[in-house]
Amino acid sequence: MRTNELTDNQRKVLDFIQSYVEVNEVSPKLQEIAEAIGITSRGVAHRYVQALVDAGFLETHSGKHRGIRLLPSEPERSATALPFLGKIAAGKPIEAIAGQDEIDLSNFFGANSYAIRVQGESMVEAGIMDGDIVVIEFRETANDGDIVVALIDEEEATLKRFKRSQQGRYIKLIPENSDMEPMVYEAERVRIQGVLIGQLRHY
Amino acid sequence: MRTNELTDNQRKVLDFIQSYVEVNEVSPKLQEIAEAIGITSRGVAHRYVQALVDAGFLETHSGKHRGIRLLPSEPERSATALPFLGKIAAGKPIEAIAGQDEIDLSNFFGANSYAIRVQGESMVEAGIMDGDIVVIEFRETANDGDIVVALIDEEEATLKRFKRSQQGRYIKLIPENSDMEPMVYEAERVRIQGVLIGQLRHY
DNA sequence: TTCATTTGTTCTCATAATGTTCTCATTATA
DNA sequence: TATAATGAGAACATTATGAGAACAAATGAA
Repeated sequence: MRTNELTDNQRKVLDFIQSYVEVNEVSPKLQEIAEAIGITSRGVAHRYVQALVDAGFLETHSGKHRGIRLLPSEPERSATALPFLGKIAAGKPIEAIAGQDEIDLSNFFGANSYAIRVQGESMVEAGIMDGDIVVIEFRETANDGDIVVALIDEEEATLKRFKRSQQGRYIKLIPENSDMEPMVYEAERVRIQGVLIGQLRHY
Repeated sequence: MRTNELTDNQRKVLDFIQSYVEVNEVSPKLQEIAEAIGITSRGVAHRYVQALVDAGFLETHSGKHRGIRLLPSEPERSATALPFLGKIAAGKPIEAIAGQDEIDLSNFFGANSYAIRVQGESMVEAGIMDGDIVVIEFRETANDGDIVVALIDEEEATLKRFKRSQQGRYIKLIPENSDMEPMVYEAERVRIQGVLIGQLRHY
Protein backbone atom coordinates (compact mmCIF):
# COMPACT_ATOMS: atom_id res chain seq x y z
CA MET A 1 0.00 0.00 0.00
CA ARG A 2 1.19 3.43 -0.85
CA THR A 3 2.04 5.82 1.91
CA ASN A 4 1.78 9.56 1.65
CA GLU A 5 4.32 10.27 4.36
CA LEU A 6 7.36 11.11 2.32
CA THR A 7 10.16 13.22 3.66
CA ASP A 8 11.25 16.24 1.66
CA ASN A 9 14.21 14.43 0.21
CA GLN A 10 12.24 11.33 -0.63
CA ARG A 11 9.84 13.54 -2.51
CA LYS A 12 12.73 15.24 -4.29
CA VAL A 13 14.16 11.90 -5.31
CA LEU A 14 10.83 10.70 -6.61
CA ASP A 15 10.27 13.86 -8.59
CA PHE A 16 13.75 13.64 -10.03
CA ILE A 17 13.32 10.04 -11.10
CA GLN A 18 10.01 10.83 -12.72
CA SER A 19 11.31 13.74 -14.74
CA TYR A 20 14.49 11.87 -15.60
CA VAL A 21 12.53 8.96 -16.99
CA GLU A 22 10.30 11.39 -18.81
CA VAL A 23 13.29 12.80 -20.64
CA ASN A 24 15.72 9.91 -20.96
CA GLU A 25 13.40 6.95 -21.13
CA VAL A 26 15.67 5.13 -18.70
CA SER A 27 15.97 5.43 -14.98
CA PRO A 28 18.85 7.39 -13.49
CA LYS A 29 21.75 5.73 -11.73
CA LEU A 30 22.32 6.25 -8.04
CA GLN A 31 25.17 8.62 -8.72
CA GLU A 32 22.89 10.88 -10.71
CA ILE A 33 20.19 10.76 -8.06
CA ALA A 34 22.72 11.74 -5.43
CA GLU A 35 23.90 14.71 -7.46
CA ALA A 36 20.34 15.77 -8.15
CA ILE A 37 19.60 16.24 -4.46
CA GLY A 38 22.99 17.66 -3.68
CA ILE A 39 24.75 14.81 -1.95
CA THR A 40 27.71 12.68 -2.92
CA SER A 41 26.98 9.27 -1.49
CA ARG A 42 25.56 6.55 -3.65
CA GLY A 43 24.74 4.67 -0.49
CA VAL A 44 22.45 7.43 0.70
CA ALA A 45 20.79 7.68 -2.66
CA HIS A 46 20.17 3.98 -2.48
CA ARG A 47 18.57 4.41 0.91
CA TYR A 48 16.12 6.94 -0.51
CA VAL A 49 15.27 4.71 -3.41
CA GLN A 50 14.68 1.85 -1.04
CA ALA A 51 12.37 4.00 1.04
CA LEU A 52 10.35 4.78 -2.06
CA VAL A 53 10.19 1.12 -2.90
CA ASP A 54 8.89 0.38 0.56
CA ALA A 55 6.36 3.16 0.21
CA GLY A 56 5.10 1.60 -3.00
CA PHE A 57 6.22 4.17 -5.53
CA LEU A 58 9.05 2.28 -7.17
CA GLU A 59 10.23 -1.14 -8.05
CA THR A 60 13.83 -2.18 -8.59
CA HIS A 61 15.48 -4.83 -10.65
CA SER A 62 17.95 -5.63 -7.98
CA GLY A 63 21.52 -5.33 -9.12
CA LYS A 64 20.77 -4.19 -12.63
CA HIS A 65 22.15 -0.86 -13.72
CA ARG A 66 19.40 1.72 -14.10
CA GLY A 67 17.04 -0.87 -12.77
CA ILE A 68 14.43 1.40 -11.24
CA ARG A 69 10.90 1.33 -12.44
CA LEU A 70 8.10 3.70 -11.59
CA LEU A 71 4.91 2.11 -10.42
CA PRO A 72 1.66 3.48 -11.79
CA SER A 73 0.03 5.96 -9.48
CA GLU A 74 -3.27 4.18 -9.05
CA PRO A 75 -4.27 0.62 -8.57
CA GLU A 76 -6.21 1.30 -11.75
CA ARG A 77 -8.92 -1.23 -11.99
CA SER A 78 -8.63 -3.10 -15.23
CA ALA A 79 -9.57 -0.75 -18.00
CA THR A 80 -11.86 -3.28 -19.54
CA ALA A 81 -13.81 -4.18 -16.45
CA LEU A 82 -16.99 -2.73 -15.08
CA PRO A 83 -18.48 -3.36 -11.66
CA PHE A 84 -21.27 -5.78 -12.25
CA LEU A 85 -24.30 -5.56 -10.05
CA GLY A 86 -26.07 -8.70 -11.21
CA LYS A 87 -29.78 -8.68 -10.80
CA ILE A 88 -30.44 -5.39 -9.26
CA ALA A 89 -34.03 -6.57 -9.39
CA ALA A 90 -33.40 -8.11 -6.03
CA GLY A 91 -34.35 -4.69 -4.84
CA LYS A 92 -31.55 -3.29 -2.76
CA PRO A 93 -30.36 0.24 -3.42
CA ILE A 94 -27.22 0.33 -5.47
CA GLU A 95 -25.02 1.73 -2.75
CA ALA A 96 -25.76 -1.33 -0.71
CA ILE A 97 -24.43 -3.87 -3.16
CA ALA A 98 -21.57 -2.07 -4.84
CA GLY A 99 -18.22 -3.69 -5.50
CA GLN A 100 -19.39 -7.23 -5.84
CA ASP A 101 -18.54 -8.68 -9.18
CA GLU A 102 -16.95 -7.48 -12.36
CA ILE A 103 -17.81 -7.88 -15.96
CA ASP A 104 -14.84 -8.10 -18.25
CA LEU A 105 -15.03 -6.77 -21.75
CA SER A 106 -11.64 -7.92 -22.87
CA ASN A 107 -13.25 -10.50 -25.11
CA PHE A 108 -14.45 -7.61 -27.23
CA PHE A 109 -10.91 -6.56 -27.86
CA GLY A 110 -9.29 -9.55 -29.48
CA ALA A 111 -6.64 -9.17 -32.11
CA ASN A 112 -9.00 -9.84 -34.98
CA SER A 113 -11.98 -7.89 -33.86
CA TYR A 114 -13.23 -4.64 -35.24
CA ALA A 115 -16.31 -2.49 -34.99
CA ILE A 116 -18.75 -1.23 -37.56
CA ARG A 117 -21.81 0.92 -37.34
CA VAL A 118 -25.02 -0.69 -38.47
CA GLN A 119 -27.05 0.96 -41.16
CA GLY A 120 -30.66 0.01 -41.64
CA GLU A 121 -33.33 -1.90 -39.85
CA SER A 122 -32.74 -5.38 -41.16
CA MET A 123 -31.76 -6.85 -37.78
CA VAL A 124 -34.06 -4.98 -35.40
CA GLU A 125 -35.75 -8.11 -34.17
CA ALA A 126 -32.38 -9.36 -32.99
CA GLY A 127 -32.06 -6.17 -31.00
CA ILE A 128 -29.65 -4.57 -33.45
CA MET A 129 -30.89 -1.13 -34.32
CA ASP A 130 -29.92 1.39 -36.93
CA GLY A 131 -26.85 3.21 -35.68
CA ASP A 132 -25.73 0.54 -33.26
CA ILE A 133 -22.12 -0.53 -33.24
CA VAL A 134 -21.43 -4.20 -33.64
CA VAL A 135 -18.19 -5.95 -32.82
CA ILE A 136 -17.05 -8.40 -35.44
CA GLU A 137 -14.41 -11.04 -35.24
CA PHE A 138 -12.69 -11.49 -38.56
CA ARG A 139 -13.24 -14.96 -40.00
CA GLU A 140 -13.60 -16.38 -43.47
CA THR A 141 -16.09 -19.03 -42.47
CA ALA A 142 -19.27 -19.16 -40.45
CA ASN A 143 -21.70 -21.67 -39.01
CA ASP A 144 -25.39 -21.83 -39.63
CA GLY A 145 -27.15 -19.37 -37.39
CA ASP A 146 -24.21 -17.02 -36.96
CA ILE A 147 -24.79 -13.39 -37.64
CA VAL A 148 -22.17 -12.45 -40.20
CA VAL A 149 -20.84 -9.58 -42.22
CA ALA A 150 -21.08 -10.84 -45.78
CA LEU A 151 -19.65 -9.27 -48.87
CA ILE A 152 -21.76 -9.99 -51.94
CA ASP A 153 -20.17 -9.87 -55.40
CA GLU A 154 -17.25 -8.02 -53.85
CA GLU A 155 -19.46 -4.99 -53.70
CA GLU A 156 -22.10 -4.86 -51.06
CA ALA A 157 -21.46 -5.66 -47.40
CA THR A 158 -24.36 -6.59 -45.20
CA LEU A 159 -25.10 -7.89 -41.73
CA LYS A 160 -27.38 -10.93 -41.73
CA ARG A 161 -27.95 -14.29 -40.17
CA PHE A 162 -26.11 -17.01 -42.08
CA LYS A 163 -27.42 -20.32 -43.38
CA ARG A 164 -25.92 -22.67 -45.90
CA SER A 165 -28.01 -24.89 -48.16
CA GLN A 166 -27.78 -28.64 -47.69
CA GLN A 167 -25.46 -29.16 -50.62
CA GLY A 168 -23.53 -26.08 -49.69
CA ARG A 169 -24.06 -24.52 -53.10
CA TYR A 170 -26.21 -21.70 -51.89
CA ILE A 171 -26.06 -19.34 -48.97
CA LYS A 172 -29.11 -17.81 -47.42
CA LEU A 173 -28.78 -14.46 -45.68
CA ILE A 174 -31.70 -13.94 -43.33
CA PRO A 175 -32.72 -10.56 -41.97
CA GLU A 176 -34.26 -10.35 -38.52
CA ASN A 177 -37.13 -8.20 -39.62
CA SER A 178 -40.53 -9.58 -40.55
CA ASP A 179 -40.91 -6.91 -43.21
CA MET A 180 -37.92 -8.23 -45.14
CA GLU A 181 -37.25 -11.43 -47.01
CA PRO A 182 -34.24 -13.73 -46.86
CA MET A 183 -31.92 -13.60 -49.83
CA VAL A 184 -30.21 -16.54 -51.48
CA TYR A 185 -26.93 -16.41 -53.38
CA GLU A 186 -24.61 -18.88 -55.02
CA ALA A 187 -21.88 -19.64 -52.52
CA GLU A 188 -19.20 -18.20 -54.80
CA ARG A 189 -20.76 -14.78 -54.70
CA VAL A 190 -20.61 -14.48 -50.93
CA ARG A 191 -17.50 -13.78 -48.90
CA ILE A 192 -17.71 -13.91 -45.15
CA GLN A 193 -15.97 -10.94 -43.57
CA GLY A 194 -16.51 -11.83 -39.96
CA VAL A 195 -18.90 -13.05 -37.32
CA LEU A 196 -20.80 -10.95 -34.81
CA ILE A 197 -19.39 -11.35 -31.33
CA GLY A 198 -20.72 -8.30 -29.59
CA GLN A 199 -22.75 -5.19 -29.72
CA LEU A 200 -22.38 -1.77 -28.21
CA ARG A 201 -24.62 1.18 -27.96
CA HIS A 202 -23.91 4.53 -26.41
CA TYR A 203 -26.67 6.88 -25.35
CA MET B 1 7.70 -7.52 -23.91
CA ARG B 2 9.75 -4.47 -24.54
CA THR B 3 11.76 -3.11 -21.67
CA ASN B 4 13.02 0.41 -21.49
CA GLU B 5 15.78 -0.41 -19.09
CA LEU B 6 18.60 -0.07 -21.55
CA THR B 7 22.12 0.76 -20.58
CA ASP B 8 23.74 3.81 -22.09
CA ASN B 9 25.62 1.81 -24.68
CA GLN B 10 22.66 -0.33 -25.56
CA ARG B 11 20.73 2.80 -26.33
CA LYS B 12 23.60 4.19 -28.35
CA VAL B 13 23.69 1.03 -30.40
CA LEU B 14 19.97 1.13 -30.96
CA ASP B 15 20.05 4.76 -32.03
CA PHE B 16 22.92 4.04 -34.38
CA ILE B 17 21.16 1.10 -35.99
CA GLN B 18 18.03 3.14 -36.46
CA SER B 19 19.75 6.04 -38.15
CA TYR B 20 21.94 3.71 -40.19
CA VAL B 21 18.92 1.88 -41.53
CA GLU B 22 17.27 5.22 -42.19
CA VAL B 23 20.14 6.21 -44.45
CA ASN B 24 21.42 2.98 -45.97
CA GLU B 25 18.28 0.89 -45.98
CA VAL B 26 20.29 -2.07 -44.74
CA SER B 27 21.40 -2.84 -41.26
CA PRO B 28 24.99 -2.13 -40.26
CA LYS B 29 27.52 -4.87 -39.73
CA LEU B 30 28.92 -5.54 -36.30
CA GLN B 31 32.20 -3.88 -37.21
CA GLU B 32 30.38 -0.66 -38.03
CA ILE B 33 28.37 -0.81 -34.84
CA ALA B 34 31.54 -1.27 -32.86
CA GLU B 35 33.17 1.74 -34.48
CA ALA B 36 30.06 3.81 -33.97
CA ILE B 37 30.25 3.45 -30.20
CA GLY B 38 34.02 3.66 -30.11
CA ILE B 39 35.10 0.10 -29.52
CA THR B 40 36.97 -2.37 -31.65
CA SER B 41 35.48 -5.74 -30.77
CA ARG B 42 32.88 -7.30 -32.99
CA GLY B 43 32.13 -9.70 -30.20
CA VAL B 44 31.13 -6.88 -27.90
CA ALA B 45 29.01 -5.30 -30.58
CA HIS B 46 27.30 -8.63 -30.99
CA ARG B 47 26.63 -8.74 -27.29
CA TYR B 48 24.88 -5.38 -27.45
CA VAL B 49 22.79 -6.45 -30.39
CA GLN B 50 21.80 -9.58 -28.55
CA ALA B 51 20.77 -7.54 -25.54
CA LEU B 52 18.53 -5.45 -27.76
CA VAL B 53 17.02 -8.58 -29.22
CA ASP B 54 16.27 -9.84 -25.74
CA ALA B 55 14.75 -6.50 -24.87
CA GLY B 56 12.44 -6.75 -27.85
CA PHE B 57 13.81 -3.99 -30.04
CA LEU B 58 15.50 -6.05 -32.71
CA GLU B 59 15.34 -9.33 -34.52
CA THR B 60 18.24 -11.09 -36.17
CA HIS B 61 18.52 -13.46 -39.06
CA SER B 62 21.09 -15.55 -37.36
CA GLY B 63 24.26 -15.89 -39.34
CA LYS B 64 23.18 -13.70 -42.21
CA HIS B 65 25.32 -10.68 -42.96
CA ARG B 66 23.58 -7.43 -42.06
CA GLY B 67 20.81 -9.57 -40.70
CA ILE B 68 19.41 -7.16 -38.13
CA ARG B 69 15.86 -5.98 -38.35
CA LEU B 70 14.20 -3.30 -36.32
CA LEU B 71 10.97 -4.30 -34.68
CA PRO B 72 8.20 -1.74 -34.94
CA SER B 73 7.46 0.05 -31.72
CA GLU B 74 4.17 -1.38 -30.61
CA PRO B 75 1.46 1.12 -31.47
CA GLU B 76 -0.28 -0.34 -28.44
CA ARG B 77 -3.76 0.66 -29.26
CA SER B 78 -5.61 1.69 -26.20
CA ALA B 79 -7.13 -1.23 -24.39
CA THR B 80 -10.51 0.39 -24.71
CA ALA B 81 -10.37 1.06 -28.42
CA LEU B 82 -11.50 -1.00 -31.34
CA PRO B 83 -10.59 -0.46 -34.99
CA PHE B 84 -13.61 1.16 -36.47
CA LEU B 85 -14.43 0.39 -40.06
CA GLY B 86 -17.21 2.88 -40.58
CA LYS B 87 -19.69 1.96 -43.21
CA ILE B 88 -18.37 -1.26 -44.50
CA ALA B 89 -21.39 -1.00 -46.77
CA ALA B 90 -19.16 0.89 -49.13
CA GLY B 91 -18.29 -2.57 -50.31
CA LYS B 92 -14.59 -3.10 -49.98
CA PRO B 93 -13.32 -6.29 -48.37
CA ILE B 94 -12.27 -5.78 -44.82
CA GLU B 95 -8.61 -6.42 -45.43
CA ALA B 96 -8.57 -3.45 -47.77
CA ILE B 97 -9.72 -0.89 -45.26
CA ALA B 98 -8.24 -2.03 -41.98
CA GLY B 99 -6.63 0.29 -39.50
CA GLN B 100 -8.48 3.46 -40.34
CA ASP B 101 -10.33 4.83 -37.41
CA GLU B 102 -10.89 3.84 -33.85
CA ILE B 103 -13.85 3.74 -31.60
CA ASP B 104 -13.10 4.44 -28.00
CA LEU B 105 -15.12 2.84 -25.26
CA SER B 106 -13.54 4.68 -22.39
CA ASN B 107 -16.75 6.61 -21.88
CA PHE B 108 -18.29 3.37 -20.72
CA PHE B 109 -15.82 3.15 -17.92
CA GLY B 110 -16.36 6.28 -15.90
CA ALA B 111 -15.89 6.31 -12.17
CA ASN B 112 -19.57 6.09 -11.40
CA SER B 113 -20.66 3.60 -13.98
CA TYR B 114 -21.65 0.03 -13.42
CA ALA B 115 -23.26 -2.76 -15.37
CA ILE B 116 -26.37 -4.79 -14.80
CA ARG B 117 -27.97 -7.59 -16.71
CA VAL B 118 -31.46 -6.89 -17.97
CA GLN B 119 -34.25 -9.23 -17.01
CA GLY B 120 -37.46 -9.20 -18.95
CA GLU B 121 -38.80 -7.82 -22.16
CA SER B 122 -40.03 -4.45 -21.05
CA MET B 123 -37.55 -2.49 -23.18
CA VAL B 124 -37.32 -4.61 -26.31
CA GLU B 125 -38.60 -1.90 -28.57
CA ALA B 126 -35.68 0.24 -27.49
CA GLY B 127 -33.41 -2.59 -28.59
CA ILE B 128 -32.75 -3.78 -25.05
CA MET B 129 -33.38 -7.49 -24.87
CA ASP B 130 -33.65 -9.94 -22.03
CA GLY B 131 -30.13 -10.85 -20.97
CA ASP B 132 -28.46 -7.75 -22.34
CA ILE B 133 -26.01 -5.87 -20.21
CA VAL B 134 -26.64 -2.20 -19.75
CA VAL B 135 -24.14 0.35 -18.52
CA ILE B 136 -25.54 2.74 -15.96
CA GLU B 137 -24.09 5.94 -14.68
CA PHE B 138 -24.98 6.47 -11.07
CA ARG B 139 -27.13 9.54 -10.55
CA GLU B 140 -29.90 10.50 -8.18
CA THR B 141 -31.79 12.56 -10.71
CA ALA B 142 -32.91 12.13 -14.29
CA ASN B 143 -34.44 14.10 -17.11
CA ASP B 144 -37.62 13.33 -18.94
CA GLY B 145 -36.94 10.75 -21.59
CA ASP B 146 -33.91 9.21 -19.93
CA ILE B 147 -33.88 5.50 -19.46
CA VAL B 148 -33.28 4.96 -15.77
CA VAL B 149 -32.84 2.33 -13.14
CA ALA B 150 -35.56 3.15 -10.64
CA LEU B 151 -36.04 1.68 -7.21
CA ILE B 152 -39.69 1.58 -6.19
CA ASP B 153 -40.64 1.52 -2.51
CA GLU B 154 -37.04 0.58 -1.75
CA GLU B 155 -37.85 -2.87 -3.01
CA GLU B 156 -38.14 -3.39 -6.69
CA ALA B 157 -35.59 -2.10 -9.20
CA THR B 158 -36.58 -1.69 -12.79
CA LEU B 159 -35.30 -0.27 -16.05
CA LYS B 160 -37.74 2.12 -17.70
CA ARG B 161 -38.02 5.39 -19.52
CA PHE B 162 -38.49 8.27 -17.12
CA LYS B 163 -41.08 11.03 -17.16
CA ARG B 164 -42.10 13.43 -14.47
CA SER B 165 -45.59 14.89 -14.17
CA GLN B 166 -46.07 18.61 -14.65
CA GLN B 167 -46.29 19.37 -10.97
CA GLY B 168 -43.52 16.93 -10.25
CA ARG B 169 -45.66 15.00 -7.81
CA TYR B 170 -45.82 11.87 -9.90
CA ILE B 171 -43.32 9.90 -11.89
CA LYS B 172 -44.24 7.82 -14.89
CA LEU B 173 -42.11 4.83 -15.78
CA ILE B 174 -42.69 3.86 -19.37
CA PRO B 175 -41.77 0.48 -20.81
CA GLU B 176 -40.76 0.24 -24.45
CA ASN B 177 -43.04 -2.64 -25.20
CA SER B 178 -46.51 -2.21 -26.69
CA ASP B 179 -47.78 -5.12 -24.65
CA MET B 180 -47.07 -3.31 -21.40
CA GLU B 181 -48.49 -0.24 -19.76
CA PRO B 182 -46.73 2.73 -18.20
CA MET B 183 -46.83 2.87 -14.44
CA VAL B 184 -47.28 5.97 -12.30
CA TYR B 185 -45.99 6.43 -8.78
CA GLU B 186 -45.85 9.23 -6.27
CA ALA B 187 -42.44 10.83 -6.56
CA GLU B 188 -41.53 9.86 -3.00
CA ARG B 189 -41.83 6.19 -3.78
CA VAL B 190 -39.29 6.30 -6.61
CA ARG B 191 -35.55 6.53 -6.17
CA ILE B 192 -33.40 6.96 -9.24
CA GLN B 193 -30.41 4.66 -9.16
CA GLY B 194 -28.78 5.76 -12.39
CA VAL B 195 -29.20 6.61 -16.03
CA LEU B 196 -28.57 4.38 -19.00
CA ILE B 197 -25.45 5.42 -20.86
CA GLY B 198 -24.58 2.31 -22.81
CA GLN B 199 -25.45 -1.18 -23.72
CA LEU B 200 -23.39 -4.27 -24.37
CA ARG B 201 -24.20 -7.65 -25.69
CA HIS B 202 -21.90 -10.57 -26.15
CA TYR B 203 -22.72 -13.43 -28.47
C1' DT C 1 31.42 -24.71 -59.01
C1' DT C 2 35.91 -23.68 -55.62
C1' DC C 3 38.30 -20.82 -52.70
C1' DA C 4 39.58 -16.79 -50.15
C1' DT C 5 37.56 -13.35 -47.50
C1' DT C 6 34.24 -11.28 -44.75
C1' DT C 7 30.95 -11.49 -41.27
C1' DG C 8 28.52 -13.41 -37.41
C1' DT C 9 28.83 -16.14 -33.17
C1' DT C 10 30.65 -17.93 -28.96
C1' DC C 11 34.15 -17.99 -25.79
C1' DT C 12 37.44 -16.50 -21.96
C1' DC C 13 39.86 -13.11 -19.49
C1' DA C 14 40.35 -8.69 -17.42
C1' DT C 15 38.68 -4.18 -15.90
C1' DA C 16 35.37 -0.59 -14.88
C1' DA C 17 30.97 0.91 -13.32
C1' DT C 18 27.11 0.42 -10.59
C1' DG C 19 24.22 -1.38 -6.92
C1' DT C 20 24.08 -2.90 -2.10
C1' DT C 21 25.12 -3.15 2.67
C1' DC C 22 27.52 -1.46 6.26
C1' DT C 23 29.35 1.70 10.11
C1' DC C 24 29.98 6.12 11.93
C1' DA C 25 29.00 10.94 12.67
C1' DT C 26 25.89 14.99 12.50
C1' DT C 27 21.60 17.41 12.76
C1' DA C 28 16.85 18.24 13.81
C1' DT C 29 12.98 17.44 16.65
C1' DA C 30 9.73 15.78 20.07
C1' DT D 1 17.53 12.91 26.40
C1' DA D 2 15.93 9.80 22.99
C1' DT D 3 14.69 9.10 18.32
C1' DA D 4 14.57 9.65 13.55
C1' DA D 5 16.44 11.62 9.43
C1' DT D 6 20.50 12.68 7.11
C1' DG D 7 25.23 12.47 4.90
C1' DA D 8 29.85 10.42 4.04
C1' DG D 9 32.22 6.83 2.66
C1' DA D 10 34.25 2.04 3.01
C1' DA D 11 33.75 -2.66 1.53
C1' DC D 12 31.79 -5.98 -1.18
C1' DA D 13 28.76 -8.19 -4.87
C1' DT D 14 26.93 -7.94 -9.17
C1' DT D 15 26.57 -6.18 -13.64
C1' DA D 16 28.42 -3.90 -17.65
C1' DT D 17 32.08 -3.34 -20.62
C1' DG D 18 36.16 -4.16 -23.76
C1' DA D 19 39.59 -6.99 -26.14
C1' DG D 20 40.50 -10.60 -28.72
C1' DA D 21 40.87 -15.63 -30.01
C1' DA D 22 38.68 -19.38 -32.33
C1' DC D 23 35.28 -21.22 -35.08
C1' DA D 24 31.18 -21.43 -38.31
C1' DA D 25 28.48 -19.54 -41.74
C1' DA D 26 27.70 -16.42 -45.44
C1' DT D 27 29.38 -13.93 -49.26
C1' DG D 28 31.65 -12.68 -53.38
C1' DA D 29 35.21 -13.42 -56.85
C1' DA D 30 37.85 -16.45 -59.95
